[in-house]
Amino acid sequence: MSEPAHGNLLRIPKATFRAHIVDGLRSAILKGEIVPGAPVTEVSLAEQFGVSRGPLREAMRQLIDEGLLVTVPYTGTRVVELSVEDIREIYSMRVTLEIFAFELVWDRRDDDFRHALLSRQAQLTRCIDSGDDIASIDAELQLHGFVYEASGHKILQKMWDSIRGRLQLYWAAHHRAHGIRGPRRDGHDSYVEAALGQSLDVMRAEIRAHMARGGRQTEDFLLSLQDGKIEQD
Amino acid sequence: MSEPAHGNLLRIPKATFRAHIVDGLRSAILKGEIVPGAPVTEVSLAEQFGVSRGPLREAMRQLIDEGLLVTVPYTGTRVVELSVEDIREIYSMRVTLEIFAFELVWDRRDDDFRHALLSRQAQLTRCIDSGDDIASIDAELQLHGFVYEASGHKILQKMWDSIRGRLQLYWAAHHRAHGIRGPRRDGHDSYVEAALGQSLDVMRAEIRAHMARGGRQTEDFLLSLQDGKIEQD
DNA sequence: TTAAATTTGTACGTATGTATC
DNA sequence: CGATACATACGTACAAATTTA
Repeated sequence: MSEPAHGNLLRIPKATFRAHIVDGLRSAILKGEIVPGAPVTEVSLAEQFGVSRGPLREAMRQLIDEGLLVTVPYTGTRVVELSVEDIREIYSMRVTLEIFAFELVWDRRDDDFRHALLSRQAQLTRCIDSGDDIASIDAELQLHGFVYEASGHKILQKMWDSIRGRLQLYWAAHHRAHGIRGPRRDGHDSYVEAALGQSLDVMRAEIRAHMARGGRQTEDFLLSLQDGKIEQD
Repeated sequence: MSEPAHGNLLRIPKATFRAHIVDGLRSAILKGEIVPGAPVTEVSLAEQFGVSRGPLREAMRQLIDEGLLVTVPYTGTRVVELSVEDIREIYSMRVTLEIFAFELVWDRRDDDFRHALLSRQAQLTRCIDSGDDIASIDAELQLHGFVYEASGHKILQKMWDSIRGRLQLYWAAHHRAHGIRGPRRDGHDSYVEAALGQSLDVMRAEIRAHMARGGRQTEDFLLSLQDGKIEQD
């Protein structure tokens, strides 16, 4: 009777159920198990996750805040649609935030910093070489995310967190559509080289170039998606 | 007893209860009716607002996300404490965000933009001259917030929203402690003048100077606050 | 206008983690 | 170390409000 959940999450409610649901739901969206634009209702999700509506609603609120879900009061909630406008905002925002992060960290770069950055670069290279695109996406987010951690600026870090999910959504969708997504090795080699170099201005230019390339790449994917979607549900 | 809401919020079921609670609770915090560091419990707030715990929990989540409340799982929730570290982060973040906003808007400044900016400056001046400090704070937030609106950058605007609440909290606390808080007229005159001027570099410098002054002022207030509280936990 | 689908809100109970005595 | 108090966290059932067809 007090067996509410029909146990598809057998193991370990991590800290709270809500946190667990947030991770699971976000993962489902990023994996494309729930496609962009698809409606998600409270009750169906509740029984799917085997939890009651209370914590589920709070989890949905968090994903709405992250921009992965969009909701209209009293009507319904859907997975966010992909849009070029959104991706342009994300990449332009990344330029601003990441330059600021490097400005904060620039004079405090020590051996730990260098080691951590190189370690993440190596991890990214490994993933790319092994052809694991999903892992490559995660490794790339780890690499770029590290600067925000290193900055020690909590608000800045939170802002990175707030766009990270959607960025991952676009990359994952790109990967599913065109197979190889391809964060190229050389692109990140020059990025890390500049990050460990002597000139902050060079790093600023590198970030702008890096983002311009990535943004264009993602935009082209979106446009190709709209073209090829003549007959699509 | 089965009277669900005992009607102390007779009017205005605005959109949802949650939105209403968020506004009311945030207002109570900003007004100092609940002082920084004070514990807030779900049940007390629920009966205080005349709502059940469901929507109240969701409202609290939002304020936690805005940084006005801090919570520890299973133990409790409190109004956020004021800290110099936090105010430094807020002001350094404002420099970055507001410069970015002006870069976006710079070449699109038209008569509407100029008029709107001057209108908000006039409103701020009126509030300062009339000695209404609360209204002055709001007017100053309106003035600075306009650039974010004008930028049309939804993510940027959301980031401004995410720090706006705490900024208001510090200003409101400053005002309550020292009476006059004083956004000075001339400070904003030079700000608006640069914003309507021809040089983006001048505007960047103006923003940095403006924020340095405001940040120092707020920091000093916090330090004076800690001095006066020698024996405290 | 009605009806259906969905969210939104209420009420009360139980479970769980944390802190304190 | 154990017991207890407290607040959050979660479950369940039912009622109300809103939008859309």
